[in-house]
Amino acid sequence: MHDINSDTDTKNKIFLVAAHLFAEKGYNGVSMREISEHSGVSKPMIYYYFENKEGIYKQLLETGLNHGGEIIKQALDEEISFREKLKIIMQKRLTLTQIYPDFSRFFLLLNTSSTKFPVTKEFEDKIETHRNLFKGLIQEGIDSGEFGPRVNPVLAIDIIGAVLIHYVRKYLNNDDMKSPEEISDEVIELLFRGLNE
Amino acid sequence: MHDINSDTDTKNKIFLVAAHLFAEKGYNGVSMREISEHSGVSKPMIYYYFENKEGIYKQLLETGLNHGGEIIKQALDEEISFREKLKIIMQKRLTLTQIYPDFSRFFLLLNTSSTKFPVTKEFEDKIETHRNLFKGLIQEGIDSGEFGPRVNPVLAIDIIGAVLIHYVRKYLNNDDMKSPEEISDEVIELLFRGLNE
DNA sequence: TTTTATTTACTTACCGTTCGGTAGGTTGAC
DNA sequence: GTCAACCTACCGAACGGTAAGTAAATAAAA
Repeated sequence: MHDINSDTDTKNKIFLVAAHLFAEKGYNGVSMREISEHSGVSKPMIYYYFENKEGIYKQLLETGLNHGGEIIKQALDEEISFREKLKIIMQKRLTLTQIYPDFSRFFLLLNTSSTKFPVTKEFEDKIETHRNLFKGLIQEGIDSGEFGPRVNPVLAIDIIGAVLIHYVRKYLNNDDMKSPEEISDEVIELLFRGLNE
Repeated sequence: MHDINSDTDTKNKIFLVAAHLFAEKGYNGVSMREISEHSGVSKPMIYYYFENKEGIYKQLLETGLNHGGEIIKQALDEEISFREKLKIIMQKRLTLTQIYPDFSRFFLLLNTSSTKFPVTKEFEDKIETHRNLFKGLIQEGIDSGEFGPRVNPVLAIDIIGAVLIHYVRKYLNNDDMKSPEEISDEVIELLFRGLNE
């Protein structure tokens, strides 16, 4: 519902500061006072623009999920090989990580922790939709014959997903990284070629 | 410092409950009252056995790191091929995940979040030592020629590490998983063979 | 061997601080 | 005169942590 570039300045300030703090310290590590002080917005004003603490968290989730889904959809529509699509998705995801590190870290925390939080049913569904988009992509690789005949597609999904997330994390923690294009190219090629070649 | 099977019953109860709760909700999501109530130990008794909340967290860290280091060291000492060593490490790590899911989840949270916590200098060093053990292992793969000549060893470390952690997480969240032996074998073979074969 | 002192494992009841959240008023633009 | 956008000041509950005492086991002294 929330667009990073719309609404009032005040709401946006809150939104960005909250993303940063949640990303850094997790949901329970952040207080409303902190958000208030770091954004220069008084505490009651936060409750004026957002329902409550969970409400901010949910809007962050929604915004990020919408963004992320777009990336995969766009890549699926392009008329290039499966391998190139994987590269583009990885590259776009890493680029997004550079541009919006706070949002990216926020989502890393999510994917990762088993924390019982404001991740309600509606979001489970949305996340499931994402996963299915990704599965559909892998199916393309199988159908097109770009996967070798001995490749277990379930394992392939795991491995590609794991590597992608790993590099997102690495991008967030190191600043002396190669460009998203280079990394994506090297990694995907290595995965297809195998470690023994 | 703390051995899971020693010390008093009371201290151990606290220890195990804390591991479970920290694993589930993160450091800031857990209160001393919760630990007290879930373990059936009064709050002041927790402060009797541990310095404070951070103290419990640190002892959990130390215990887990010591355990984890042993696995890699043992594998390094065996006289088998590099590829087999990788399989054994992965398999042992997954088995450990099955036996101590709480500890495993606890460490997943650690590796994963960028949370600014009681991860003091001493632990940074210990974690660095771990990383170096792992790097030494990869170097074996390069020296023995088991890695192909076109493989960038830095990428190889990333990919193997990422896949390992991914499967630990998967083991924690699903209960209909193949055995650690099967998974490790399939995954390592696929990584060496590559996706296109 | 009995008595006394000390230590260990535990209790109840409380401390000041911070938490998420709100009541109720103010201000300026339309 | 209304309403959106803001404020100060406060609420009860939960937080991490502790003071002060007790009951039982253990060690030292008689």
